[in-house]
Amino acid sequence: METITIKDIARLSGVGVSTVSRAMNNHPDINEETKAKIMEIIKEYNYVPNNSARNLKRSQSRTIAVLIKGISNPFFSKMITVFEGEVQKKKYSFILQQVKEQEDEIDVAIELIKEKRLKGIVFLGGFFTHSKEKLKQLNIPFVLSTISLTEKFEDAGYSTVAVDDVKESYKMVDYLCGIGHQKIAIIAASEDDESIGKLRLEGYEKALKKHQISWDSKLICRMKPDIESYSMENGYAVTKELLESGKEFTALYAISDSVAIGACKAIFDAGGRVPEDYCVAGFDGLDIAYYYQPSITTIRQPVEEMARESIHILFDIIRKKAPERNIIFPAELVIRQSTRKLQ
Amino acid sequence: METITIKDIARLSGVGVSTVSRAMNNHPDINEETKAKIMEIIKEYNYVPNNSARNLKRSQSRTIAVLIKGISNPFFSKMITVFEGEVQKKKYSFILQQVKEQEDEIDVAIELIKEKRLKGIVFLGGFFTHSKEKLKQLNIPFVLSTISLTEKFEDAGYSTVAVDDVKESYKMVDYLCGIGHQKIAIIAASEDDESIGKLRLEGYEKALKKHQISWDSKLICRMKPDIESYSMENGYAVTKELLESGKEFTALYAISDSVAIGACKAIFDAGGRVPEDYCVAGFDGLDIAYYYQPSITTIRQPVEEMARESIHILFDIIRKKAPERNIIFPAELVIRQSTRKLQ
DNA sequence: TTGTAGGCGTTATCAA
DNA sequence: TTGATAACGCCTACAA
Repeated sequence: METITIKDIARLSGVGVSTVSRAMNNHPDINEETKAKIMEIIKEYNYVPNNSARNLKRSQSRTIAVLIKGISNPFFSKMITVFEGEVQKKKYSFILQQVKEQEDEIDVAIELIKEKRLKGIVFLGGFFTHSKEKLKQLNIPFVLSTISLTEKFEDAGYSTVAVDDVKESYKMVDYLCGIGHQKIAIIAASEDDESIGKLRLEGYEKALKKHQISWDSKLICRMKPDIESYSMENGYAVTKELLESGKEFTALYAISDSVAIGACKAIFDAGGRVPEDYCVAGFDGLDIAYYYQPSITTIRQPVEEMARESIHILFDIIRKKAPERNIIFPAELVIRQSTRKLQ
Repeated sequence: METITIKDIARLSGVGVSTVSRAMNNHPDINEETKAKIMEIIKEYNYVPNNSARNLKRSQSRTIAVLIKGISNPFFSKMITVFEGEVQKKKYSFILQQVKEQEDEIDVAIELIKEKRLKGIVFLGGFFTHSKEKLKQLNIPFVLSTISLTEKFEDAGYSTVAVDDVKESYKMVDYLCGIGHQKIAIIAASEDDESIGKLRLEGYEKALKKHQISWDSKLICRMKPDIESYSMENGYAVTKELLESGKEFTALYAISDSVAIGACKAIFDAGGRVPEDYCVAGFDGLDIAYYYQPSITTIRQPVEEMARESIHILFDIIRKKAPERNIIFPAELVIRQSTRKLQ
């Protein structure tokens, strides 16, 4: 089956290619009858225009892309839906593009911009330690959403939407201390983490300091590098080891809800109870933290609002209504069954 | 900043465009020195070739796409990783393409095939009630993975990888009956479901029939159409209603693990215990079913193997090594804490 | 309202 | 080993 082109349709309809083009793209100055006839032929022959040719020719488009690193992270699920809806509301089309683990999101973005003539980009997830110069290559508006930035990047001339990981993490540990816990273990990211893992650990340290609890390196557990990071499995493995080490603790703070759930399972398997024997807390506010038994105390990030705001900022920049913005959303400490006051 | 093209690079390097093209695409007959020089210029000017132009010109490519309906379904997470790895092993490039809820996967596929000159496609998720004629428009090899098909589509000249939903569902309900349950409620899909929901319900009915348990329509609960289907939230709402109805039952079979978890939560909230007061079972074999407390009895689908096999079949077809195949994988009944023998 | 023709940025053929 | 040049399929002045 030969691939059919606009020329074929033109020939079959007995018109010129430009008329076919006009028919397809809803141009105003075209006779309704000829348009109808052409559309019929198109349908009959199942003609589908080639996007590469379109994109190549067009100098403009109305499309926004969201690039996600870690596309199956449940934290992003709801955000994706919001992005899609918000973009659609603006009558733009929406592309969701996965960035593979080993890929550089900026490189992917640059390619995509040229290929699809994008109007704007939202980056979701990942680390982001790119030079300003590299970011400049993206010469279209973009927003970093839910991406932790090393401090030096603050006010760097681009927009960001995030929570203050240090502060929110502090909030959680402060709460745990406040209800009497002194021996608080943390499941942090692996040593080489320069991202949220580091920031959340920093919040932990600050809170301990405030409560004058001395630092115990044996309570700082690191996710295992050979297991998927931030996974339930990792939380399970780390907690199992902690329990077997015999090190005493009354609360366990996992820097993500998934890890917290893995931790709970390890405790149950060892015959422990949550929160009676060990309190467990997470971070992120995933749905499952609510549905888990016991429900998990966590820091809930306002994901929907963050997604919505990301798109708003992006369109403000596109429409030159506003300059870059750096929005820090407040997150919420949600106290549930997995933690209790120490008697 | 003007967008820089291959012509600019040619001019800047003092060579012709074809030489630049050869340098970029690792063509054999090119002087190593000129190649090096060109590559340097490319780097210096951050030149990135336009994919649309490439795709337009190329008549071939080595790329495989996976089209997913419901990209944030946790059931697909592991499969995605496997797909990516397997495709890479074959030295092909891999594209993950989301299909939006209201989109037609075949239409998306047809566009993508033309745009990217795809070599093959895997369809993941969704319903699939397309006519043969429509499928014929995809004139490249493809595999339907984890897609439920209405029976009339069996042996229809295309490849599929799936489990036998009726049989596996039967297995679960047969097990529940076998350990003494007579009043087994089911949380099925909404009425209009023509997909796995229908098949799994069919398995339930068959098992009841075998055990000569009379059919009780009050125990057939349907997911709420106004809540995301197959979600924990939906399971929660349905179960809450069931409990409040006062209808007696000893076991609750949810046709997906997520729904089962929502169901458990509703039972807990009502002061019930699992499995002591109500046994709960799920379907799919998500990780969370193992990590949940109590761990959930489920039917585990061999997702990794299914993903791997999908790619193998696809490449066999591409390389003309084999004709279409329809593989039914066996799933496994995994008995865990959420179910118990009725005394 | 319609058709012709040029060009979007590449790759590939063919001479040189 | 290299460089012109003709496609690839579409859109869009511009002319009719």
